[in-house]
Amino acid sequence: MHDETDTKERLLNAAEALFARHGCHATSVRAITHAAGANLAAVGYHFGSKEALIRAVIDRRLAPLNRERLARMEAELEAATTASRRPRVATLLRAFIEPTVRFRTTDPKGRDFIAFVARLLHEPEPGARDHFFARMRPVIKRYLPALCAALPKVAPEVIQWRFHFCIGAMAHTLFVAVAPPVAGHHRPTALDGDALVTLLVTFLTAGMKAHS
Amino acid sequence: MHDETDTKERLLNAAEALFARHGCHATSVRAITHAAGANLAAVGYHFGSKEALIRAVIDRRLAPLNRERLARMEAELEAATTASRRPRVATLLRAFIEPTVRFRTTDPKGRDFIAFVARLLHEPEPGARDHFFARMRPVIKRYLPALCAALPKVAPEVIQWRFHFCIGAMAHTLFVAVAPPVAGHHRPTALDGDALVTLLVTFLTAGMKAHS
DNA sequence: GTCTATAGATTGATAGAC
DNA sequence: GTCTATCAATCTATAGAC
Repeated sequence: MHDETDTKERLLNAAEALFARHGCHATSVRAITHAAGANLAAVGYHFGSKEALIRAVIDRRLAPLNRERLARMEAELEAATTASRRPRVATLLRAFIEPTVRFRTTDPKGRDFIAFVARLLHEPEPGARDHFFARMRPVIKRYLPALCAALPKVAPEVIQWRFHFCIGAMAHTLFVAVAPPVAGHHRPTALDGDALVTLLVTFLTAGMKAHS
Repeated sequence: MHDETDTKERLLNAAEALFARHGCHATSVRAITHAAGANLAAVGYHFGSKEALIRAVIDRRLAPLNRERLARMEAELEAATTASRRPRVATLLRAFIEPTVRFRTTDPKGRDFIAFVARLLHEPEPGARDHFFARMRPVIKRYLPALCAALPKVAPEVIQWRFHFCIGAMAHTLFVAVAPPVAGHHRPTALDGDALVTLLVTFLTAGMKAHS
């Protein structure tokens, strides 16, 4: 029952899987501790509350993800500067999207996190959602100027909205690609992660560049 | 307390508002009946169960919405046929998107429904989500061939994925535009419904047409 | 149709022994 | 750190009077 990993990490893993499959509201502390092979009181001891556990599940995956997003974005900005060109929209979008998808392919646990986040994005109650957006805000705040530099002919307010379109398309797509259990749903042909990213980047780049 | 409307409708209104604000899992039958000025047993009597009430909330708004979507799509197909041209991508997308947004502007209750549906889209548990997709399937099944006719140079499997991108972008955008309570979130300038639809249609049309 | 009352299960959190 | 035991609050659903 008990892995080599410590209880705290087993709780995070179990919570992530259950949140993805049933939502965080529908997942009880009892279910989490049982799946982790831990005692009912373990969540209270290690995290303080169920809410704090949810935040910990978010942070564990999101922090390295956003680090990679920013690093790749900065690399493109730097390459553009030294080559005296504008940053490329497609490269910026790929830098934002690809870490998530690759992460989904690499780590089997990644799938759970993606389904969880897609749901989190539209969580009506504050709490978990606000925490998620607080972690995303610094990334978005630095992506917007980069996109504006890449698209000097598109108004900044339009770019803001279009970036929202990108985030929505990405989240929904990853959710659909990751969570097959939609009974009889018309899911298109399965794709590997790379093909999916390319498909998304092509679509979103054309949208970002559209002249209104 | 009691409006002129009957109990059943008051329950639907109260449920819709509460589902939008707190999610359907986090909304208790007690909260619904209390908000509707009805008795705790009223949900059981009028709908049979909480699940059946959720389905009724979905159907009440979605049925007329999808009727309008299909009617406007068929009108474009017919206009294209009589003029011996291809259907226009932008017109098809607008026919899909505009009813929802206009509906949001017209009916103050529309806002609640949109927030509810955005959440429903990524609901991990079957039940409400499966019911929603069952209602959407006939619409999507008729939109895909129309889009293929409008885009003869894009492969049908690519069109399927791109239509997913459209749905994700639309759902997330409407949710963001409708649900302001994101603390400190970088929401772009407020827009009226028409401007938002145009912004979306421009973006998505360019994406649909992109040559891979 | 509306109401009270309650059954029966489940929830998050915690006190206190080990 | 882990465990048992339990509290107080909540939940959906329903039986039965009016």
